[in-house]
Amino acid sequence: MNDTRTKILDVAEDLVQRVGLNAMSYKHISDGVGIKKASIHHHFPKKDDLVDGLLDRCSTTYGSDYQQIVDGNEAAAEKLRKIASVFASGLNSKKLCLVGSISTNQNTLNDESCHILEGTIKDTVSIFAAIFKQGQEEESLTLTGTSEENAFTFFSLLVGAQTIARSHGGIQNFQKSAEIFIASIEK
Amino acid sequence: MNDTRTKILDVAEDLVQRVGLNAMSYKHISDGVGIKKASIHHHFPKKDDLVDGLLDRCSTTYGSDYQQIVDGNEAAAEKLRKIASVFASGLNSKKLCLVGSISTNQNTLNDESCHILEGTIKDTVSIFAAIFKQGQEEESLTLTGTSEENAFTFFSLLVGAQTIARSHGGIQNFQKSAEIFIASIEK
DNA sequence: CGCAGCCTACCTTCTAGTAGGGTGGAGGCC
DNA sequence: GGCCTCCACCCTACTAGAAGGTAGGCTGCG
Repeated sequence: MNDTRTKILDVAEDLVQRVGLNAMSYKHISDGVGIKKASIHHHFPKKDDLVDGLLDRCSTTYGSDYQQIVDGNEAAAEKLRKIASVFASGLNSKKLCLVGSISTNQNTLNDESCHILEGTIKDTVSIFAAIFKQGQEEESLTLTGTSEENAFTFFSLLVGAQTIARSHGGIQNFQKSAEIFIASIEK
Repeated sequence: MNDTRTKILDVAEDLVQRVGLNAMSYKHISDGVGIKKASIHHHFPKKDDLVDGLLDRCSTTYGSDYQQIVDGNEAAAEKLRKIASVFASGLNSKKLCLVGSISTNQNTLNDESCHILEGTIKDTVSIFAAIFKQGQEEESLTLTGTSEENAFTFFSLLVGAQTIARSHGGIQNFQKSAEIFIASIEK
């Protein structure tokens, strides 16, 4: 049964999103899950293993969430708004995007985790890029730069706005700034 | 003499920008400054005091740096590019904006620090907003939304792009994304 | 039987923070 | 000037607690 493993990842993910990677401890996780600290180590021997597990799962889960939006048949701008609303919902409980939160501590990661983080970001940007490409093809978006560059910009904006909005203006400011970007490229 | 105090803040700021608030310890600072840990506590009794000091200084220092750019007589877009290059230079040494880095750990801050962080962000957004206002008045920028909202968006983008670029594409990607935003509103 | 999964009990290292002592310069007082 | 007091500054030495991680034992299921 992967039940416990999943629950550990759930609690850990929540903690990372709220307080950040280095403020999350095995003790906190064990309290949240309801099993002892040593048992967490049974599933994830080192903290690095846990970080890797978090990033791996995030790639899969969010990747498919995003892909589902991409595969829909709305206009490109509408899809971007849907992506933004995924980030907005996290902000409701003062949570940041997992990748964004971990990225802040990038310099404290080991090489392997760093590499996985890099891959997760690359994948995310690629998925977002498909939306911008669609926008170009259906001529609903006016882009300066490539679709990849715009995807990077959009992702960055979402991560940054989430971070800043938590201290300034909350979800309203977040949504405004996403809308400003989308509106500026919408024909 | 404020010399030691200043040096402590310098080292602490560098550490926060590189590894984040919770990975920075008094031991690290004392190593960097060259005095003992207890002496750091003499200047900043609690870590919260240090965080407050960091944010206060950041408000003053960067505030006047930004204000100087605002007070120049270039076109609005050119000023935005100058602001972006300030953020880009930090990225050269893999450092994040202090406010952005601390914001990630907002939930671990005490009330006073939280309040100061909020003020620093508000000030920064206000300063940036003056540039967007100038752009509207001289009719060099086409904005959707208010100048304040655009300033928030711009700041968020810089913070986010710095975070993500560190793991994906580095300074080139950072600069591209700043340029994409600026170009999209430039007439 | 073997092993996954969980436990208690422990270790080491690092953390913020405190107690208290030495030193040296600034400023008041004769 | 000479003296004395005060305090900013830095030190050594310490504490308590939290961190990640390990050793080894119990239990129950395939």
